[in-house]
Amino acid sequence: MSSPQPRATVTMSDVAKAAQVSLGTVSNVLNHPERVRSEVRERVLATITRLGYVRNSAARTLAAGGSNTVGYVMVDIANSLYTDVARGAEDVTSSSGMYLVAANAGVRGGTPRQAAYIDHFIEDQLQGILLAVFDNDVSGAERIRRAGGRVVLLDVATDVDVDACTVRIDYELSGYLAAEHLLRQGRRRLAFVGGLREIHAVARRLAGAERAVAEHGGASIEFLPSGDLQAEDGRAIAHRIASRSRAEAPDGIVAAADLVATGLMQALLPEGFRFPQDIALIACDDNQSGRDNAVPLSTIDLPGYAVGQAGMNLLLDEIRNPEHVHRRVVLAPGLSARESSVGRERVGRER
Amino acid sequence: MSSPQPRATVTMSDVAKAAQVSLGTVSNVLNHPERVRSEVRERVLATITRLGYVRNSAARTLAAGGSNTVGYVMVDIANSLYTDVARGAEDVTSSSGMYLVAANAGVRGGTPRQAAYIDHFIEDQLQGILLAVFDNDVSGAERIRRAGGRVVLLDVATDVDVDACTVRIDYELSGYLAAEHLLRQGRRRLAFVGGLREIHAVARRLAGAERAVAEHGGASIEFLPSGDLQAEDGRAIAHRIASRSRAEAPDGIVAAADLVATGLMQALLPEGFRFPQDIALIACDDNQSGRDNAVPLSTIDLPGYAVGQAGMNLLLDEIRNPEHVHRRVVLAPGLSARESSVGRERVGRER
DNA sequence: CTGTTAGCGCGTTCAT
DNA sequence: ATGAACGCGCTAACAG
Repeated sequence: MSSPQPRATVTMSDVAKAAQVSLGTVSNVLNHPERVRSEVRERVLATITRLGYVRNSAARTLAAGGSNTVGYVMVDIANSLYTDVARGAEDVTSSSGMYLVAANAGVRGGTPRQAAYIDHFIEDQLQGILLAVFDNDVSGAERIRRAGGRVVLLDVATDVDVDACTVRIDYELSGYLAAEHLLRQGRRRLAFVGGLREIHAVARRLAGAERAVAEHGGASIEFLPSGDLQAEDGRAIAHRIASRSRAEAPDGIVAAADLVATGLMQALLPEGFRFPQDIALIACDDNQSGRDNAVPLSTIDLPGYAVGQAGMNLLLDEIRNPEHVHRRVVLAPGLSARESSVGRERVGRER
Repeated sequence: MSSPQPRATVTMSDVAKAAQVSLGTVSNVLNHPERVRSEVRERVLATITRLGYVRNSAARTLAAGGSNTVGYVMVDIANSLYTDVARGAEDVTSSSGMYLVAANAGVRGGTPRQAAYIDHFIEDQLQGILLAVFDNDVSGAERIRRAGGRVVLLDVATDVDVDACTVRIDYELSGYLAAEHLLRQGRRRLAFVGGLREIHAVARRLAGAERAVAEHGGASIEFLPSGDLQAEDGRAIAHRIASRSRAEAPDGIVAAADLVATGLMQALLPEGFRFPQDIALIACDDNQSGRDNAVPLSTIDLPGYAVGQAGMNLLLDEIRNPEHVHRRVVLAPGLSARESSVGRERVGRER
């Protein structure tokens, strides 16, 4: 903190002088209190508050050769998945006596800002970095490792190859749970709506949904892709569905994302489709944007908090355990059944 | 970053040696490129990448006497208001060439964790700190200033007295806009539901609602308080409302928070109340939890992004402008009308 | 248990 | 334009 009013910064040796002890003793009071006689300790502590001394963590980090802080770089703080991760990570971090600082690259900032923050954290001598980046971009993780740092990759694709721990969400299971839920409601003509096969998470969800259908005789599923996963994509596909005969319309829909589901509902309700009577609808992830839905939306919930916890535990192990070996953790999503798929009477949470 | 495999860290003098120049020249290449002949500059840069040199920001901060980073401490990353603030602040920060790091104290962490992060940031020699804390707790801001640091207080009460810039949200206007919106829909028996007068934001909202009613002849408003602002509080009050005769039930409700509104709806719909036909409902802030509503909820939106921008601009001015004087900025909320207050046909955004 | 000292890695004077 | 030397504030050895 540079002083607004050029007030001379109080250093440890100022404290030492004022407390009539040596520099090393002050350092000991701060870092190894048990090594100092309590009488002296009290005197030093009193002097510290009297003078308003504050540690300089730059000097501290430099001399000690490392900080007691870990970092978390996220692509989008507006996405609740990543804030859930932050809470999970923070709770683990603080209960282990360290500090967690976060940086938000932001979807609009794109890869450059992401890379800038990664570099910034690398230069900060952090103990380790939690990285939640775009699908398969491991370049940041590689830079961290090249610089000799520790990193745990969060929410990556199944097939990434990195020299680091990873925590993934089982998106295939997302799709499976969603479709299986619809099948259990007696739906047979399913549709998977939204996204492109090229998008890893979408492809996995679709695969999961198809697996559920395959396990279930007499049911079918079609893929209705869209370029993006916004509400307007949902509306566009809704119009295609509405133009069919009722007998050809799906009676169960797995939306690739909740905004897509919102769009579907917005455009299908005015066409006379009822949820869930005509179509049971469930969205494959829950990014807090479903608030405008006329009918509460069933969703597959992402285990963000658990991802944060697991990631930080992995990182702490790498920091503290000399025998640490990298691990890949996979976490399961859960089903939150709401009215859009089961009607008002049977709402609840399953697994 | 301490090295997992004890790989000797590459320092500037390593680079200097390898590039056949002196330490000072390498420093100049990094900090004042124009002072160095381009030929030499290229050679140094090449050596840097070849050796995988990364700056040590601890040493840098120590020698330079300050970092190029600002901090943001928030009470609750799960509250969208604070992530909106983060985005606004981040966009201003990065477009001015600095870095923003955030720390989440967390509601569960409480004041101690908040204080810990503030101290941590103080010790980090940051250029300044953005603080979004509990209502009136200025102790953190005071500690920062005592340590000679810069701070901007966000989302504070009207009457706080601090030696710092502040950015506030006009909660009184929130209540006013909400009530005025209901009155415009022809509602006359209003109720303000949820919270305690002791809570600053609630008191202001209630005052605003009362002002709107006072300006409007023939209308009345009653205050139905609750201990907290959760959905269950809304449900509890709903039962009190349902036990009245229909003629005595309000025809317009301002909920102090959107969870309260959700609770109201949950308990009132089964009693046969329709929204907005019987009761027009609007919530006074929008913390992303309204997703479970059967009817899309009208809300007063908090200008979080603008708060972040304004706050960071204030902080940057304090950092760069020697003639900086503290200012108090007040930002206005906006009305998002949805079906819970106006029915399906006239939904839109006003001001 | 206490005091002394040598760096940690880098930015910034100065001379050249 | 370039290089040598000093010090930022602190930690961790070590000596006493």
